[in-house]
Amino acid sequence: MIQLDYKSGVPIYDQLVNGIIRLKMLGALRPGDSLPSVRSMAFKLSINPNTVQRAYQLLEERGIIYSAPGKGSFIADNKEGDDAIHNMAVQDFKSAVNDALLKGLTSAELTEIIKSIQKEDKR
Amino acid sequence: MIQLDYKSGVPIYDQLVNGIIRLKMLGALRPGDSLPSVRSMAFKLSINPNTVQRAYQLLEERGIIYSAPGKGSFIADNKEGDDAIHNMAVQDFKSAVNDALLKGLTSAELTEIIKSIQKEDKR
Amino acid sequence: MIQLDYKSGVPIYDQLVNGIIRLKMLGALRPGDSLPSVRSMAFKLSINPNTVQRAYQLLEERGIIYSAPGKGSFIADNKEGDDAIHNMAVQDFKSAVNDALLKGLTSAELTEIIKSIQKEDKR
Amino acid sequence: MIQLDYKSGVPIYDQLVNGIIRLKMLGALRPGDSLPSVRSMAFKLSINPNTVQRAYQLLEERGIIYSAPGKGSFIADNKEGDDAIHNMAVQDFKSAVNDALLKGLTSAELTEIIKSIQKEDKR
DNA sequence: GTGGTCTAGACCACA
DNA sequence: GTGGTCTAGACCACA
Repeated sequence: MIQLDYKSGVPIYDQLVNGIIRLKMLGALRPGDSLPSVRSMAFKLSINPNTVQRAYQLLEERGIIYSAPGKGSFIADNKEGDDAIHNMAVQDFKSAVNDALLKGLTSAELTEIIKSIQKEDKR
Repeated sequence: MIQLDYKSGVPIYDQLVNGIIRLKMLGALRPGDSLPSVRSMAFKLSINPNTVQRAYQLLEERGIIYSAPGKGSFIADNKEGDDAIHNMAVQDFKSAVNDALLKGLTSAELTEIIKSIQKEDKR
Repeated sequence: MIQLDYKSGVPIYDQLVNGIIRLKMLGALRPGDSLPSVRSMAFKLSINPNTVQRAYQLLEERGIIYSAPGKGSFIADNKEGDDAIHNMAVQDFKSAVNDALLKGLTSAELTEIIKSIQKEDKR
Repeated sequence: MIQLDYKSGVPIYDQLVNGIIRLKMLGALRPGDSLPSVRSMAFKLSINPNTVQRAYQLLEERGIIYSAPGKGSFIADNKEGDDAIHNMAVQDFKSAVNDALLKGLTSAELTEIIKSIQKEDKR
């Protein structure tokens, strides 16, 4: 369910973090669901366990999953996890907007771009 | 005029590239203007000439400046450089929008964020 | 497998870029194959790792290889890389033809030269 | 009559060499014609006299012009100069063909490219 | 003096 | 171990 792209330049652990967030957004992973263990996830994706470990750690720091030692890792309760994701996304998007404005794009252009992407997604 | 942040994780040569683009957008650097030489820029910013060289080379590849051995480096003529900057910025922003949508933000929210930033800038 | 010529005036990183392209054209390097690490390639060719790094980076920008920190560098999938090589080669050849015409060679002569070289290669 | 392009990356002295060759090919400079002195040529083109000196030196080495100390520089007799230009051009073109073949272009493609350029020129 | 290349070597993020 | 960044410093071509 999680596609990794080794060519993209995005660190694998980041891709894994985003992949799990995406699965949660899609409803494929629901609050309380258990995640595969670090080792089995590493095996499934053919990546290094250290890399999975790092992704889980980041997800836990951000309150999106929680780990019960000896039991495994689980998707956090709805509100806490969602807020964390939402806030991160808002922050990231704000800095993207700032970058774009600094490079001379206008708010109108940005709004236009959003609309155009929205249409593409509906196809 | 160019602030470097060593903690940010953003490569210094990238920060320099963005700084020069910003100065151009602000009109502080105009087409035909000469840039400080690689060495003097390095001295001003207390960084290594190689790092400046790399930034200048990236700017040249993107058509934003041009360099002539023995003469110096210069801001490129308007259209070519501006288009390059604009296209890069649009690409970057598009992928930011996609990221945000994947994390559950709605287009309406994104438009709202743009508006709020616009207001801040006017203060 | 890669011969460097220090007297030629052609930058070493460019020679390395061309050498790897040549090995790919010859089929000695195939899509998915891993390249020697930056360090080991540098050792083999008795050049500085930075120079290899630069060559690999250029190849990556052109879509001919891709690099993943912690994993290594790999020959890109066929189509993308081949197109990049082909387009570069066509551009280079076009400007060579223009230069030749400016210096008074006729198209007939140029075609003749191509034929003569073709015969040499068959020997 | 000679256009210099500072952005092209081609050394100015090379552009000057090519410019003079071109003027000769076009018949604007004929055997025996005198060239502007190093100083006046430098003034006309707003470039450094050293650069003109270097261009003249290269042209003389290749037998395209000759200098009479105290008198000035002159376009060489027809045959000698033309042969020199022709041979240089042939050499350059041969290596361009070799490069193209190494990068996988076929002789047929090269011949095709020549034809296409020929047509453009006739427009 | 100006840009461009290269070596030597340190240090960091990633897997 | 692997790629990526940066410093320090030398040397070259060019103007």
